[in-house]
Amino acid sequence: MQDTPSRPYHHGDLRRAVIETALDMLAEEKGWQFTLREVARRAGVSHAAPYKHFPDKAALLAELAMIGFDRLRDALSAAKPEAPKTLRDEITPIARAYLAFGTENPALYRLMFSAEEGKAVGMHLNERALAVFDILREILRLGQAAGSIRKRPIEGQAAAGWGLIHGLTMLAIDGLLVPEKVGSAPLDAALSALVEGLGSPAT
Amino acid sequence: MQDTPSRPYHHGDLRRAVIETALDMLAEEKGWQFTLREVARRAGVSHAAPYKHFPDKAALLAELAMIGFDRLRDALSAAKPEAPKTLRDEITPIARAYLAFGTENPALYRLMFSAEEGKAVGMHLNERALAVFDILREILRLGQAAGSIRKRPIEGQAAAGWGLIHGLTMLAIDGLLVPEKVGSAPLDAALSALVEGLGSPAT
DNA sequence: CGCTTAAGTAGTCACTGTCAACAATGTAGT
DNA sequence: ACTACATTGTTGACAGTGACTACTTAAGCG
Repeated sequence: MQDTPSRPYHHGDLRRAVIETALDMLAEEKGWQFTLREVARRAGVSHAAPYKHFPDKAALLAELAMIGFDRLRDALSAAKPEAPKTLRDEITPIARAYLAFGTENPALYRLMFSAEEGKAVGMHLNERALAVFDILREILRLGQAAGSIRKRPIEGQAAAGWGLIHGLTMLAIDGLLVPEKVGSAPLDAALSALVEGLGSPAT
Repeated sequence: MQDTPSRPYHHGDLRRAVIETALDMLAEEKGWQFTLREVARRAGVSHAAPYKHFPDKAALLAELAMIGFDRLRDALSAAKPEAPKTLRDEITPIARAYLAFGTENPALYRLMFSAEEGKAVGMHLNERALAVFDILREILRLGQAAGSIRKRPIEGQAAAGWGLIHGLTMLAIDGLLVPEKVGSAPLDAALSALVEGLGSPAT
C-alpha cells in the first residue's frame, strides 16, 4: 500500500487486534453475520492475514467463545455477595449478573453455546464453560454443608440451576420473554421456585 | 411418489417437496449447514426453483421453524397425562417429551430459537412459540384453581418453567449435560426443584 | 552487510444466495 | 379449437464468502 506510516508493515500484535475487532463486531450484533474478510477489513489488513494467526474461522470463533466464558465467569465472581444472609440473597445477584451478561452480549452469548462440540476445540471450550458451572456447584456445596440446601446430588441441582438461568437468558435474547412487558417478574419467579425447591424445608 | 418417467417440467407440488427435503436434511444434522442449493439438488430441481415458492432462504427457514413449533406443541399435547394424581406426575411426562423432542431434533430445535425476531416473520413465529407456552400456562392455571400450585403471577411461573426446560434442552443439545454420564438426574432434580418451588407447601 | 524467516499481499478456486432472462407448461378467453 | 397469458422451472450470471497458494516485504540475526 502507499503511505501508511502510522501502521508498520508488521502489525505487531495482529492476533489481539483481530480478536478485539471481532469482539467489537459481535457487540454491534448486526444480525449475527460474521465474515473473516470483514474482520480483516476492519482491522485494516488483507483478507488472508488472520490466517497467519488462526488456522481457520472456527478457531477464531472458538477463541472468542472462550473469552466470552472467561468474561462471564469474572462477571459472576464479581457479582457474588460477600456475606449473604439467605440462599436467595446469595443467588439473586449472581443470576441477575448472568442474565445481564447474556442480554447485553447476545451475539457473543449465542456464539458461546453454538460452537461445535464435536471438535477438539470443544474440549477446551467445555473446560471454560464448566468453570462457570463450578461457581454454581460451589455455592450448592457450601449450602449443603451449612444445611441451607437439601442434601441431594449436587450435579442434578447444579444442572437445574444452570439450565434455568441459561434458558431464561436464551429466551430473553430471542425476545420471547418480552422483558419490557414482563419486567423482571420471570427472573424473580424463577428464582423463587428454584430457591424454594432447592432450599431446605426448614428455612 | 410413483415412477417419474422423465421428471415433468412442472413438479406439481414443489413447495411441499422442498419443505420435506429440508426437514430431512435438518434431521440428518450434518453439522448445521443448510444451503438452498443443496435442498434444490436433493429435491431434484434446479438451484433457483425454490425461489418461486419462497422469497428467500430466511423465509424457508422461518417456515421450517414454524412447523417445528407445531410439532413440538403436538408432541407435548400427546404426552399430557390423562388423570395425573400430583403436579409432578402431570409435569414430568411433558417435560420428558420436550427434552426428547429437542435432543432428537437438535438442528430443528436450534433453528426454531435462532430465527431473527426483528423481522415480520418473527411475529408469526412468536405466535406459534407462544402456543407451546400456553400449554404450560394452562397447567399452571388449572393447578392454581385446584390449589396444588402457589397462587402467584402465572406469567412468572410459566417463564420459570419454560426457561428451565428450554435451558436444559439447549445444554443437552450442546453436549454440556453429558447425558451419558449424568443420565436423567438433571431433569429429575430440576423437576423436583420446580415442583417443590411452584407447588403449594401443603402438598 | 547479507541472510533467513516471519508477516502481509495479491490472486485463485469452489461454493453460496440472489436475480434476470428464457423456456415449458397449464389455463382462460374468444 | 386455438391463441394470449400467467405460472412454474431452467439456465446463466453476479457479487461475496472461506480456504488455499505463490509471491513480496519487513525485521532480526550472524
